[in-house]
Amino acid sequence: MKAKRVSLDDIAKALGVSKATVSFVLNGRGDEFNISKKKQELIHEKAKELQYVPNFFAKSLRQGETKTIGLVLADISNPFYAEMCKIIQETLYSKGYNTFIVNTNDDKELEKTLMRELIQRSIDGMIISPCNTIDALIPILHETHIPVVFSDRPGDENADFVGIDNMKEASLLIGKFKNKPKKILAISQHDTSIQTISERLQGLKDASKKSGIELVHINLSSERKEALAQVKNELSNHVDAIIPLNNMVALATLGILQELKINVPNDVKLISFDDHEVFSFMTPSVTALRQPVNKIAAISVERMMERLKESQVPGKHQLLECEFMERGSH
Amino acid sequence: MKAKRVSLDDIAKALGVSKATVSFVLNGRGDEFNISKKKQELIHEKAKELQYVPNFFAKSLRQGETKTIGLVLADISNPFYAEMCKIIQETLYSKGYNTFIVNTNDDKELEKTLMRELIQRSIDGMIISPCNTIDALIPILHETHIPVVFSDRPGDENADFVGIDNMKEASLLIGKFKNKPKKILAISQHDTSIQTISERLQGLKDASKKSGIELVHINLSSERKEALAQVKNELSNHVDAIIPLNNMVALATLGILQELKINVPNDVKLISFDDHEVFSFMTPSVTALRQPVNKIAAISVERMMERLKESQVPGKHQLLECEFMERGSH
DNA sequence: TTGAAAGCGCTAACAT
DNA sequence: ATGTTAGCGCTTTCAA
Repeated sequence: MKAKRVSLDDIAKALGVSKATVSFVLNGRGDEFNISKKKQELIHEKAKELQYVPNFFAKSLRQGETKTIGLVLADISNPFYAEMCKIIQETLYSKGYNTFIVNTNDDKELEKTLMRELIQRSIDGMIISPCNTIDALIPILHETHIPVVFSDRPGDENADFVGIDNMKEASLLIGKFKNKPKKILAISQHDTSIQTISERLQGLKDASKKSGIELVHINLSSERKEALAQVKNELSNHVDAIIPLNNMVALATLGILQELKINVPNDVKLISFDDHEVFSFMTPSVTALRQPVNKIAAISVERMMERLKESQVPGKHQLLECEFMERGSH
Repeated sequence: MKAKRVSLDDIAKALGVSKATVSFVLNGRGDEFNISKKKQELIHEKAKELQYVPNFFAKSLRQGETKTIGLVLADISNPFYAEMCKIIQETLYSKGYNTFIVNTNDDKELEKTLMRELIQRSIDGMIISPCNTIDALIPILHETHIPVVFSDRPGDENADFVGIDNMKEASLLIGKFKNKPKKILAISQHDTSIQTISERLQGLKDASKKSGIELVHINLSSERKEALAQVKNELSNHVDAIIPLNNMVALATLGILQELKINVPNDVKLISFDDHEVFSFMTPSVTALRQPVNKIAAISVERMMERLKESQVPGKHQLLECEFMERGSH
């Protein structure tokens, strides 16, 4: 059934030399060990002829490192994470590391299981956007001692974190409307206990209080009809500005507004927390606060590299600035 | 630096039993080997106490299978692939397999390298959306003998393929405009040699010829200004319908049309080959041909499972039907 | 009912 | 300049 793979030993035997010699040569250390040019050539040829593919596991088992970083994402179909994923993978690759990506769908149980599996695979480190409160993860992280970097969503207080200051950014957002709104509707969807979302909401609350703006919050039903009713109801109550708490909610909200024949920005203003590649193509184009996804990804990898060298450095929280994408909806 | 991980042997020694016993018990085969209940309990306790995590590599090395499928994608930031990726990972997981995802960015060289790395990791099989013509991949696939399923983009004639009939779907698309167009502009971007794109184009050519419609094709410049000029130039030449050859091109095209102040569908009609989650939220909503991504993903996994059982079954090409998403732009 | 030992493929210390 | 060998952590056959 399974054609046995060619091993180092096969090459060694075919050539009448030892495994060690072959190993040295194929790892480019032939000269270092003074192996004759002729023999080196012979070995390379034979390896090609037999279509030798080194067994990565055997090597890892022996060397105790896998040159693999686990990447735990909450939702790969969200373009924000997709982009982050892409950049992280590229950056890690350029540093000689592979990335093992898993998608948790914001499911805590699945997250636990998948993390355990990553650890079983002896990954050298883990970059993670945790689902939710990280309480459940702590025991797992304690089972292992590999470096962990939290990305986009914070984790343990004294672990590395790379992301944005959601509270601050949210409170600044309120001042971005061209005309000061009287009543703002903040919209979330799904799990409000996700830390980033609750921080954003808190930021809005604080800032609106200070500036005397009324703030209401709804958590959008996943039932289309109900969601329509929710929004309609709020808008009939003098809401003049909307802040969806992430890009996916913004899209859902825009769809609802369209169905309700409510015009943005005439009837209501809107600024999305989180940008989306399509916002600039929409009518009107959607004003948004853009998270520096490239930087978040790059710095996450950077932190990981430092950790891999020196596991004892204290955790650092790196908070990056967002960029305000001034478009036509506010 | 690296705190050594607890191994089977550590448990065995701590308890004064043999590795074998511990292995049996922890793999749930304690009863099968008539190991006393008491000892089994003791072993489980000790394992927990020492926070034992089995070494997946050692196990794989020994057993010769990894329960891991490699997934090679052309662009994970394209929502089509992101969705496919998500479903494939979920489905494989439910069948006891992990997924190792890599992203090639449609870069042939990178694709080769990444595929080699997957093979080194002794993956049990590979699901792949190849970059381009697969000629370059054939030698690599011949180096190994693991099952390969081509997904979305076809590969070797006699290998498994799950996707759509791009030529047929494209030719049907021409008949979908509400009013028969006189001159259609097909738009691509980046690499036209991607097989799906060239098949779509061919389908359009065939069908337009038959129905006496003029067809022109441009490959959009990645230079914004140039792209604007390209589209403007074509539209001034009596084009009354546009078919972007995939969803990302559709978005780019819509952005250009907006900047040129050309109204869809009044000035020009548009149908996108490939749907996008945001098309229904746009003004006007964008009519599109939707690929059955869920089915493609599910059937790809199904094929892989069959192959893993019986590697000798002949390759099957499974062509699925697209769904026409009737919206407001055509 | 349990233990000893071989071996998966590789690397590196130690011989020669 | 190259070969021998131990051992990474695990499973499994054979022995006791």
